[in-house]
Amino acid sequence: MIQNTLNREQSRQLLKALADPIRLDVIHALAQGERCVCDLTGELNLSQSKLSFHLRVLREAGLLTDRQSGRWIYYRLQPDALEALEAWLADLR
Amino acid sequence: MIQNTLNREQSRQLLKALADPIRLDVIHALAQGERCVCDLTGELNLSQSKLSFHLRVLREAGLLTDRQSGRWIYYRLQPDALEALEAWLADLR
DNA sequence: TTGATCAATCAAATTATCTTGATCCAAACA
DNA sequence: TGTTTGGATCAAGATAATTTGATTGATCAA
Repeated sequence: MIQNTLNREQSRQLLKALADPIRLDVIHALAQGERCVCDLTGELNLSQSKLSFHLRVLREAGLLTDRQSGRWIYYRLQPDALEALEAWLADLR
Repeated sequence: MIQNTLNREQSRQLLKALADPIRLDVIHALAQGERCVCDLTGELNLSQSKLSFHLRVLREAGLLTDRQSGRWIYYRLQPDALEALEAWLADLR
């Protein structure tokens, strides 16, 4: 994620990524801290491939980052992205 | 639009409404002040029914209000909505 | 090695959203 | 009145996003 100035397309991606109930669940879960995919499937009761799809959307929008450790992949929130979107909204009005 | 506390569904509607290029064009146009539908079709080069569709999405999300004057209908921004969304985002992180 | 587990990806099916053109309704004006 | 204009709405078709189940690749343990 870039710093404070999102272009139209970046902000649109962020908004679209957030505008989904499952993805909001993921965001809320990760707001409490890093989680591996296997924990999230259990916590949110989602199939593996479904979760993977939504994680990708969030990651590509810049809202999440991931790291691998052994055979697990841990996802975490990228608070910069939310902050940048907030700034973009403030600009709008 | 309520004031500062959006529920999950309201924020999702706002996010979804904003996550579209045409609707962002509308928002930007109205950021400069009230416009009637007939002006917007010209300004944004949109067909009447297409614009009407997007105006409805924005209105139902709470981002716009409208008023009738003679045979024209004027739309304006509802800055509260953007503010509330901003607060909701701030909460998230 | 072999087998098991974690997670990404793909193709197909499903569902949601957008666009188009037609129709309808209300306000204004002749 | 009858006609025109501004806009909403509807049904059908087009496009985009999501879900599902299967396959694949990597890591680790036996």
